[in-house]
Amino acid sequence: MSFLPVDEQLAIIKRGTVEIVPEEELIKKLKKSRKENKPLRVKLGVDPTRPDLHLGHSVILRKLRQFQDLGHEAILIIGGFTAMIGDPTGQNKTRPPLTPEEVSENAETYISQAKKILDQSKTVIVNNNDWLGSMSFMDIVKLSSNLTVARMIERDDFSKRFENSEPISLHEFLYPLAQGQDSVHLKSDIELGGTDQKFNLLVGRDLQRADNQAPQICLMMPLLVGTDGSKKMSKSYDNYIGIDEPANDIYGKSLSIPDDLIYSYFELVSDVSIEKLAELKDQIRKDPRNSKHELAFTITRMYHGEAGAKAAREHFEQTVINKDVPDDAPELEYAAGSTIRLMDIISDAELTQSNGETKRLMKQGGVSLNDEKISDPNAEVEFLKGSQFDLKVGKRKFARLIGV
RNA sequence: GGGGGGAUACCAAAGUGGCCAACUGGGGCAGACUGUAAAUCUGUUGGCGUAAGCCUUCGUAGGUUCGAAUCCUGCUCCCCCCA
Repeated sequence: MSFLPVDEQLAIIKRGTVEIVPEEELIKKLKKSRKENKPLRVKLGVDPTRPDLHLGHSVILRKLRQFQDLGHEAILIIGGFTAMIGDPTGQNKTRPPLTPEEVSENAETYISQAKKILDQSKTVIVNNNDWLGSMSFMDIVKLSSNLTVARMIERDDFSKRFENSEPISLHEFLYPLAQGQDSVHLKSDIELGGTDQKFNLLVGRDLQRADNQAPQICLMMPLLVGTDGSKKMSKSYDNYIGIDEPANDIYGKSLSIPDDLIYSYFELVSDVSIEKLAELKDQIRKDPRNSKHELAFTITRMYHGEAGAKAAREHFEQTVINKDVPDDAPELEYAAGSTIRLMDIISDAELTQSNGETKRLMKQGGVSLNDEKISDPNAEVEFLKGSQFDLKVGKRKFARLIGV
């Protein structure tokens, strides 16, 4: 395996990057690696707290993938031990620690989803419980002596909590140490993280130095803004696009991002080439509509393939733009000659959660049968042999009723 | 160790004996509009019922009362101040 020239590697590495600390050292490491034909060890630690991955997670995983494609060694650390501490980063309160069972369960789903992005054959997956779990109290005391309290409470999240007289548990101070110890143990050359991870990543450098290792390079990626256009993408804000979601949802949700986010999505979560990226700036400004459709298509294709993306695009055009019932709507059969209340049909098909909700929707004009709004909760449907009704409930729920 | 405050629907937060299924904001959902599942405007937001109405819900278990989210008692949890 031969490595690309350093400047070409650097261009790929720097795509979307917020900060590389320090960049000159990275260049040196890349040069050395190329000269000696020895891959760099690139580390990414993940907390298996929330196992469902979304595009926000994909930003950093994709960066790791890029390192893999450049021929470097990707090490994915499952924070089995650290998850039991709980990362205090950005938290305004102590996180509830997970049990070992929850951790291993989450880790499994995490890995299976992460493999959609990473090169499976080349990814080294380790669990930091394997080395952190066996450290002695004395080991931890020694490790702790590398950092001062002053340094810890410089951190924004801690100082805020401290000023507001909110509790900071002592064990939370140990989190960055644990993460840094991972770097020492793995002798990592580079560690990836979000901008909010800067402190934790820098501690890795300190600990490596204390262990007489060459300190790692810290590479920070931005936090992806969610579909609401303001907060970072997160499950708890419900502004996320899950990589495991159905193609139709990925496509539709991608289209719902504000226009000024289109570029950064292309840059951070899509696989378009760097050359294409340069053209896109102009294209987005001139034609945001089609650019966003292209974005939605690209993202959907990455997780559902070309055919899946095409189907999702058609589905979107049919249901949202033309407001038609899609071809793949579930079909419900009713005996010819029977007359059934529409509300019961909707409830039985579980298109709503309660009769109250159905009634509400009907009154608000959210229910239509063959393009005709039905607002009477007592409306009935009469089935004859071969009769067919296209039922639309709200914006996104459909069914085809057929008399047999 | 001492003193004080609190727990209300998805979240935040009013309500302090009947007019409370519970103000208001956020979120969600729907309609209009739109290139869009964005923005904006409007409506809506416990369950059953065509409806009248009934049932369940205000940390938890009891009690007072014709009647309680509101008063009393025990319990659980959270927070603040002082030491």
